[in-house]
Amino acid sequence: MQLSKGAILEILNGATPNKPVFQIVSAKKMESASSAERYRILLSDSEHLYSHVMLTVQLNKLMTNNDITINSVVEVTKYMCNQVQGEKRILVLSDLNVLAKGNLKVGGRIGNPVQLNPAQLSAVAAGVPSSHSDQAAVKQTSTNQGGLNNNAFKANESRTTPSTPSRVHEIATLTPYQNRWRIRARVTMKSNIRNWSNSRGDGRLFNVNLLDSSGEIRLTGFNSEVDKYYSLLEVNKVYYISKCTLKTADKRYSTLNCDYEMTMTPETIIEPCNDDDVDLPMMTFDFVKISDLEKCKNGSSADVIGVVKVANDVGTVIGKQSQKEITKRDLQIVDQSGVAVKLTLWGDDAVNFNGQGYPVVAVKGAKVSDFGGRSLSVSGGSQMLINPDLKEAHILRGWFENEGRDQTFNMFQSDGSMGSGQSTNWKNFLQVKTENLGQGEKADYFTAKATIIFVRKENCMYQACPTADCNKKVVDQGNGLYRCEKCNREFPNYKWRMILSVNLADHTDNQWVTCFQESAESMLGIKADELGALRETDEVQFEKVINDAQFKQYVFRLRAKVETYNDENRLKTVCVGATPVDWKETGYRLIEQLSQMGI
DNA sequence: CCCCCCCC
Repeated sequence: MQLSKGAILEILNGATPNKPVFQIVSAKKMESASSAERYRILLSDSEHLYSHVMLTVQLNKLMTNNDITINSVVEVTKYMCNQVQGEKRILVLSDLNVLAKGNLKVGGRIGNPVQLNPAQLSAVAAGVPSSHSDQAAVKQTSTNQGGLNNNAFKANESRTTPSTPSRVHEIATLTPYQNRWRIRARVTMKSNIRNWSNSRGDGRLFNVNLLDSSGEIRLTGFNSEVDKYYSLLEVNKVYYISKCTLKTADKRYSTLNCDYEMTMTPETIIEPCNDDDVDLPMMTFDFVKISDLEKCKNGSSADVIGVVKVANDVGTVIGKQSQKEITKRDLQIVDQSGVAVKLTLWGDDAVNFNGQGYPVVAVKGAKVSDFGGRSLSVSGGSQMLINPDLKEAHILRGWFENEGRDQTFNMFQSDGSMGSGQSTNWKNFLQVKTENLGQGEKADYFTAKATIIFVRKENCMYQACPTADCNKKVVDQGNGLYRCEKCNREFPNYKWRMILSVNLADHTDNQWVTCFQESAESMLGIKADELGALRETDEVQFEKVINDAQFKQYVFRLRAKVETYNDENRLKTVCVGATPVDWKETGYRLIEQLSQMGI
């Protein structure tokens, strides 16, 4: 009996030969956490043996009835090749005819097949499965799909729940005009629960991304559906889903390649699919080495995996537009490329993160920013996996335990917040001008070692509202009370606030810089309240403090932004921090600069 | 029905 010699390699490389004939050299029941049994096959086409072969559960009866035995010859009428997690290609057999029962003894195995060498596989587009259905079978089973449906598995759907369509639809075929459908899909992203509040009302919501072999779609649940389905839906698991409403996706917010998106309703049915999950594509990653992040554009997304070398504590920042307090946590992740990068987590991701034991984090769709060279953020649309069961994660773990743990890394991002003490984005004042810092939409931050050459003592402090977080200037009512217009209150006291104008110089140029409270206090070496009292009581001492600050050097963290004032553009530079010069680190930086000049 | 995705 002839097998379809060479057909395994053809199929793995994307071809779809019709009704190939194979020999089942062996079969074994897989140990699986899920309840369903699955059979794994060692398949031969007389030239090659291939072991990443499965039967769909619908064909299990062929095994349990002994219709297939060792060395049976079969004609496969439906099959699909899935590329999962990088290189591995799984061939799933979903329908076949047994041509000959196996013979364990004489001439059992046909030909002299050898293990297929993975190097013979061509690079098939990741995550795009090739499928094949026997044409006759498609005709028998196609219904209202207009012949577009080429999914090898659609006809095999048998386990149904009452009142739902028995067939499984493909995500790509869903439209708002047809609501009798049911999909089977894998969750590839699950957001946190988010609260919203606007003029139309308020509530809670979450979204998941759903993937099948035809495409991907976003599904959103509100309020009662959050309670009903948030914990049921888990990343990487497969569900049967029906009775959601569809609407046109707003492309401004959608990164998925889908025209529609779905919303849960009280009628929505979501059921876990515990079996048959290998014939759906897995979450696919296209990991970018950390050192290659510099090739990624600001604002783009990238899949990244790394070991968490440093996990900072949770902190809060005030959103620039929203003015709301936001929780964040900065991590520093490293990989074999020898480069470290900052990864910022927000909200619940930040609060719940446990950095003990140098976990591996994989982020699908991390947002890339050019801050400090490059930095990363896990935001909406990103999915973070901690210690995922991925080949890349295990390799990283091994590397880290053996050598990475003690290695030193080049930093993409280090402004002191990572405890490294060194800063990036060093500029001298000439570079600030020639490189047009602060000319863009957003302010530019840079670090400069400079000398204070003049401190303007006039108007360097004012009497401010004593309320915490209100720094509004108060009006002296002359009756011992001070009025804050912002708080609409009068107080018997005030606090001193500083706005200090200083002229900074390095060997290239000078720059006027505004220093507020904390940075002014640190470069004058005195608290604002003390200085305010001095100004009232001891003019000479006050001037001495100002004069003593001159001709001292600091490392300044500066924010530059061009502002228009009286139709004139000027670079407004604000000091956001002044720290003493670390001379050892300065020396290393100079050596680095010399070596870049080839000296 | 959200659509913010942040900070240095």
